[in-house]
Amino acid sequence: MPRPREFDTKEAITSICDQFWSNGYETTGIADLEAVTGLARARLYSAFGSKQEMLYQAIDFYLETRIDVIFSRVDGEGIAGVANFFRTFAGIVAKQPERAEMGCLVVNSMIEFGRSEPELVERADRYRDRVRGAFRSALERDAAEGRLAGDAESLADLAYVMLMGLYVTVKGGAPLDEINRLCGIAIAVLESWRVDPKR
Amino acid sequence: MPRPREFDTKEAITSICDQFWSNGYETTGIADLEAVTGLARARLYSAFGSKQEMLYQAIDFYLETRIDVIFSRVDGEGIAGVANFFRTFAGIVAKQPERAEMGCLVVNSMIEFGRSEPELVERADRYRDRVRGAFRSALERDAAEGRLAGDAESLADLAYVMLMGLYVTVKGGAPLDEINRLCGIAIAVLESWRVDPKR
DNA sequence: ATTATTCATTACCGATCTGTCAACAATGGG
DNA sequence: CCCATTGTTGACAGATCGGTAATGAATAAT
Repeated sequence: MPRPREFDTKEAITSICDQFWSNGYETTGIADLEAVTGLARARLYSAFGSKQEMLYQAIDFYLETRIDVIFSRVDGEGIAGVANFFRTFAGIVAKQPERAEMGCLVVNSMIEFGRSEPELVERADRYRDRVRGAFRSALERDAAEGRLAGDAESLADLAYVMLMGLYVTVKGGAPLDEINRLCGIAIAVLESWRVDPKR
Repeated sequence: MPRPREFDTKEAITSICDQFWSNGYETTGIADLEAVTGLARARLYSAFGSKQEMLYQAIDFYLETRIDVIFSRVDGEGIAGVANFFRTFAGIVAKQPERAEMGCLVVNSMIEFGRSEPELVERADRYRDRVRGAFRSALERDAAEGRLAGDAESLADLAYVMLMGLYVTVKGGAPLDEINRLCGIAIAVLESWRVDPKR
């Protein structure tokens, strides 16, 4: 067996992910990736092949370690779980503004590339399914108990659209109180669909 | 008086606007702008100064000729006006997919630059104010007549967030029927706030 | 120890990027 | 007609872009 690699690929992808996440794809040069990973460009290329491939793997990493983790805490948790998600969102905007301004890597990439790259459209689809799926599974619990006015899928879709809108608004530099109000409205809409179970 | 300019600046900005709108800022080179305007680079630079300035003027043009025109048809038109806006949105996605995939120039720029450039944040603020203002003025008409369950401002904010979410979703390449369902939900939410006036 | 294989490093490639400069053309006032 | 001023043109500059080739080092099996 030949010489082993001296760096951790996952660790590199973590840094690369953060870089793309906060600075976008086109704006980051290979030099930036060298800086955040501490690896010379030829090492990056031998490990990942191309800048595009680095983005794909960064998004995969993001989906696994960010999206999945966050939304697994929403699955099956009812309206309260979804509402809580939005409350957490507002909390991050308030307490970690720099993080909040990064927005969502997938949303950012969707806007930056549109549907020009199938590799990204497919990942955007997976992202949408995961987010909407988590919201829907949360709301279906309430629906099964007759505590939801309307169907879970529609409300899940609504929650998804509102979340996307919030990402855009935060990225656009809207003031904190405006974000807070928007989150409050989202939560109020969700709560307004709660009904007492028929007995 | 010296030699007069041989081209129309507004005409050039129109083409530049379309280019940035459909292809983004970073991805378009000066060569692209030369192509769509038919003007040599030195002419563009003598007229606009820099690529950034071209974007600023493109956005200003976009706000004046697109946003203002579209949303002036929503001002004061009640829930029906807002609902109709979302119906039109769905119609464009169905009938002019290429146009729809361009999304919104301001949203795209917000994501691409974040709050890194004050010149853009300021324009993003104006954009938000215009959109929310149109929705609010529309809903306030109904509210004044006691035909709105809740306050106009909150529902306007909700409509704004939903619209932003739709832009992201369309850009992300979501299938047509999904967009249609999301628009339908947005409209249903709006309609659900309509009440008969007290008499 | 030799060797085959992979990794690491440096220097470099051609292409493309935004932006500019110098020469020439056209205009209207004197 | 001449001149000051501005527009137009094409070539070009300097930097940066993503990506690679060549060389030397490290490993484990032989």
